[in-house]
Amino acid sequence: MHERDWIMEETKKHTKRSNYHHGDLKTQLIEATRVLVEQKGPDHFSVSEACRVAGVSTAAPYKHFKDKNEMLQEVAVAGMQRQREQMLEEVSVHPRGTLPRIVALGRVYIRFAQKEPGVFRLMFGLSEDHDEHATLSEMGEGTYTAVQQEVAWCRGSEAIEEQDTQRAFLLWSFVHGLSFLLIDGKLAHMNLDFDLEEVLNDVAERVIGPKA
Amino acid sequence: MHERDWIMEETKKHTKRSNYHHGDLKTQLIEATRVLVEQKGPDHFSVSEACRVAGVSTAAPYKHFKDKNEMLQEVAVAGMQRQREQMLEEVSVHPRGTLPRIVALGRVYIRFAQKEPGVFRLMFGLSEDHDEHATLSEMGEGTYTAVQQEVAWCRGSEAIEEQDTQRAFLLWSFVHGLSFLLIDGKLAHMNLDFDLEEVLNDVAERVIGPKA
DNA sequence: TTGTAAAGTTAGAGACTCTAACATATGTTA
DNA sequence: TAACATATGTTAGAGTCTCTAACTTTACAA
Repeated sequence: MHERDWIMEETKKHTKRSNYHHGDLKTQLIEATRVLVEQKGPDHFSVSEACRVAGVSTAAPYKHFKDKNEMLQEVAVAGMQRQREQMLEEVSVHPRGTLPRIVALGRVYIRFAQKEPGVFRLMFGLSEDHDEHATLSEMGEGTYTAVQQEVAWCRGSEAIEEQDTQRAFLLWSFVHGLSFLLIDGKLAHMNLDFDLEEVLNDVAERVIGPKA
Repeated sequence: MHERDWIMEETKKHTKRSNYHHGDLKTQLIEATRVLVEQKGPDHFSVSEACRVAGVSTAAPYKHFKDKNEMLQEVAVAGMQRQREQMLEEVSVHPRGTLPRIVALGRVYIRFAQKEPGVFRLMFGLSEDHDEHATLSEMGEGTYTAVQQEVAWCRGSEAIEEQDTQRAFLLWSFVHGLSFLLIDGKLAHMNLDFDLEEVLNDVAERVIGPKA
């Protein structure tokens, strides 16, 4: 609510536009979309509301985006980039080939889900479109490759082997599942209170450990 | 498509109704909802279309359901029951306290997701409503308790302890994540081809094994 | 037999996505 | 510098959807 008001304010600045042309509409629509997706969730996001926030008519977005879905995709892609940057940053403080790096990857994944559940759903939920979807997949694959590399390093190997792929896959499934369980509130009523850091360490040890 | 035609046929039987009253509408609407949710996905399910399938006016469902969401909830609850039954069945062929039982639980979870992704999303996705949502949560908690019990038995204990809860939680996160990665097509373009049974065994050993 | 409640129907309000046709600014080119 | 082309707005409206109100038909009980 506050954030929306803020958006409205920011918009007003440009809205004094006797301009007719907005000047910066595409950017502002993407930002409004991001905010609304967080506020209402991807399912209840409406283009109309984004227009209201940005102070333009409901037809305006279609000069910049093919359809609603394309607006959401842009937000998703931006989210992927943010998440990736956070991973690189958080991983970099630990030496290569150590568990803390693996743990850091998982922590960022889950933290992102909790901080921006709406965008996270956009990034990792079912994607309608198979067009822009390509970009998203590629970014995902990039991240996945990075995880595999980390796992290989933990083995003391530079090259990624089958077992690394397998283990990275286990790790991914786990943090992915945990993220959704958390943001979908499936753990809310369980008396499960756990320390995320502990769990991540536990999982990393179990998965990276022997027995492949 | 075929299934829809089938529904239409079935409906016709009752539709010769010079009855005015349908006789069996609620049941048929739920079934139509289930089928459509599978066909189009929960997001693209529309009450209107269910009405077309059932051969009634678009206002008819509101005599039986509070709103669209309630229709979906009923399908979700029925899904939970089916999944639970399958678990009980598949687990029962193995002796208590053995890994194959754990594996069976995971297998059913994932198989259900793959066979009925639409209903699965309804069951385990974000639920809007906090009313009927109660039933769904309770059923979920019931299943989770069952998993904890299985884990405890693997330790040779009847009573569920903290470590069992923790391990069950790891198992759940994993199969949950894997299910969504699969049905959301996130693994499609990876050259990851894995044997599910193998992976489940691997995970079960790693999680049930020592180091807690 | 008759009255009431359950379960249909039609009509329509209000919201949404997206398109078509039109309007206005911007900026390039003769 | 005029004028055209293009980009980016607007208004209007078609077609879809959810859900409600008011009416109708049927079933069942008194």
